[in-house]
Amino acid sequence: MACGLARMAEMVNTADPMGIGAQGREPGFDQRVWAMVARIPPGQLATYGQIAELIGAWGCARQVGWALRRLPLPSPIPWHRVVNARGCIAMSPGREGSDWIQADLLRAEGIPVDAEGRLPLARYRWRMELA
DNA sequence: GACTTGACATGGA
DNA sequence: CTCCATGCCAAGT
Repeated sequence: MACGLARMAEMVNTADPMGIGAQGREPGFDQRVWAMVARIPPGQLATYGQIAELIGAWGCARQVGWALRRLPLPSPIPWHRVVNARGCIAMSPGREGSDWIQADLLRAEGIPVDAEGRLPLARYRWRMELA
């Protein structure tokens, strides 16, 4: 479902041609997360909270994490460009090695990742207003 | 139904 | 900088 204040914004906004938000369970949440993630330019990064905010789910960073967890791999969605606000790669439960895959993909795009999985988020952070 | 856990965020110690 | 507490919501037990 929509999250907190985002629920209000969603009801007012009503930008759901498919009637997605009209459902009690909001089945299109994952789709919206993936669509937004897909908009992240190569070589740039976004945080879970940032994605949540962009899709109108303010404060629902965790749900973004769940949406990406449900993402079937391999996938065309650049999920590797999403990191936490601390500027490091988050590990995925049940998916051993997904962390190094993510690090590798990011390095391939020119973003340095150290052994700790940390990266210069401030430098590569995606700013939609510049897009 | 509650209780716990989690790919998070934020602010204070 | 790191660690801890709090808020958040969904899924699992």
